[in-house]
Amino acid sequence: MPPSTGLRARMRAELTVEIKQEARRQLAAEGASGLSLRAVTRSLGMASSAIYRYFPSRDELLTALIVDAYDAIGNAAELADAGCPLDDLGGRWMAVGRSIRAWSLANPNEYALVYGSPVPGYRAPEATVGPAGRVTLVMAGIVEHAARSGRLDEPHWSSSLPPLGVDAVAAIQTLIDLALPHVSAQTAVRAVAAWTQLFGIISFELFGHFHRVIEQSSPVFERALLEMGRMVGLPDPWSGTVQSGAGQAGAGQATEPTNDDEDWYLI
Amino acid sequence: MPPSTGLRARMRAELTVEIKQEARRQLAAEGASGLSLRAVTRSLGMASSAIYRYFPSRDELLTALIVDAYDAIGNAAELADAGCPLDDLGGRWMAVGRSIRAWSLANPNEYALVYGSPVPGYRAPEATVGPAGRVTLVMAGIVEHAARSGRLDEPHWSSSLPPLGVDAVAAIQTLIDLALPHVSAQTAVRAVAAWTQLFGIISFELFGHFHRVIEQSSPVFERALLEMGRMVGLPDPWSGTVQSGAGQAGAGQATEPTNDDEDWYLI
DNA sequence: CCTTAAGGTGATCACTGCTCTCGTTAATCA
DNA sequence: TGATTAACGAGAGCAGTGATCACCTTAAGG
Repeated sequence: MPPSTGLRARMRAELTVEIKQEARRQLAAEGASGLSLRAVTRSLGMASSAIYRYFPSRDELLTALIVDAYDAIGNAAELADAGCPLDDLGGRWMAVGRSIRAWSLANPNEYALVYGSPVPGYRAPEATVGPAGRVTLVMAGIVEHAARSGRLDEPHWSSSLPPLGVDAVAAIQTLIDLALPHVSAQTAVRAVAAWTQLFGIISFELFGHFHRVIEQSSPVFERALLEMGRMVGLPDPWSGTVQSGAGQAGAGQATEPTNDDEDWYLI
Repeated sequence: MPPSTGLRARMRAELTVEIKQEARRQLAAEGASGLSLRAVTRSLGMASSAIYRYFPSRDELLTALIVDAYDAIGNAAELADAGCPLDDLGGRWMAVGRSIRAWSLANPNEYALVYGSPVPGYRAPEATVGPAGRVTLVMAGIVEHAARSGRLDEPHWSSSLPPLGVDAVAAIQTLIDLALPHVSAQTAVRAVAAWTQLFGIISFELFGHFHRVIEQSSPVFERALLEMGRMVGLPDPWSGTVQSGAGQAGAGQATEPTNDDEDWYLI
């Protein structure tokens, strides 16, 4: 009896995987602009025109790689989060931040593909928006969990900071509805600040903007991540549950962390 | 009498400018990867090979554009800073941050060229490090000036945050020596955090990562910028000197700010 | 069994960055 | 002034690219 999926379908699925694998290899080796469809087909021993049976254009292949990269980084973050006690809010925050940085350092070209400049006229197709949200949801989930359990340190009114303007509240409302329903608008803005800062510092490190400014970025990242957590109102990582895993806050090295799933990928 | 610079040298300088102008036009229209040397020469009515008399390779042309972009954004920041009273520390911080964002929104492709993913094997030549530092120096200058004049709110020891580890202090020392000699290591790290967050939020906005999360980013940016200033210990913009310029903190719109030098460029 | 459509192939097109040779011409020196 | 040199522009050409096309083969399914 033929298998549930016909021979042809299975071959197609396998070849699709192989194409993506080879493309990812080239991406890692030469960067996004160095990805050549012809080189991929050459490595796979097929005619240059055959690849168009599987990906209608170079951009479509890139989109597939982007989705995979989003999923990989989202998976890394989810894994790190799941490896912590649910109530160790500070520890989860640190673990997730470290895992994102670790993945980015291990896969710089894929990081650049998704968090660097978008390709020329490239409009991110809707297929990427779901996987792209996974990392965001992990981070937001920690803050939301803190708020739900009453352990989120919301900024006091006594603070001299003026309350948010109506336009700012309106602008942040989508995010609140989506992922932070129990969090104040002020803290939601701070969560956005922490979110963008996390990727800002990783991008600067990866793209060379620390050149001649910061040579050893791990301890700076560690400290910044710690203060990010405080900024959004999370309890300090050492204050909650007993520390989990191997990461002390001090000379913590983020190199080679728990998740070295270098070759973990979807499909 | 012939001019101090010979005819040939003048022609060369002019053509160099024209090439860069046309290249920048294509860059703005199609992005970095859409920049074609042949298209540039076509627009200039010259042979495709002639451009190599002026720029030895495509990367060299891109480098020239990168340097120009760094200088343009540095110039925008310096102009915004100089437009504020020297002692209005919070106001200067806001003005500089707004000007950087405004320039970035007005020149997205050039922003992506310098703050997006570096091109494949591209190693930033040393010629870019100077211009690249101008923005950084403007921001650091505000913090340093605040420290010198005793108006920088350094984090208290009583804060439950542990002191910086020795490795973190060592990592940040270069920056302190370079631009923040009167600032504590803790605050220097926070300055790095603010620095990376500023470009992180701009990059996210420009590269579409706020899609379906934040639709109107101006007020969020405004608030985040304000809190960044507080984080590094600057006085609030409304607390110091009388407000300068036209920017209230509330519904401040950063569109079309003072510096609309869209076509200001070096050489 | 036989039609249909998916899959693989090689040729081809327009385009790219870049190199080379070959005239031309401005700058420079005797 | 006259000869030399080096900068410059033009054009052909090379190797490579993404993409399309007309073919042929072959698995799938009525």
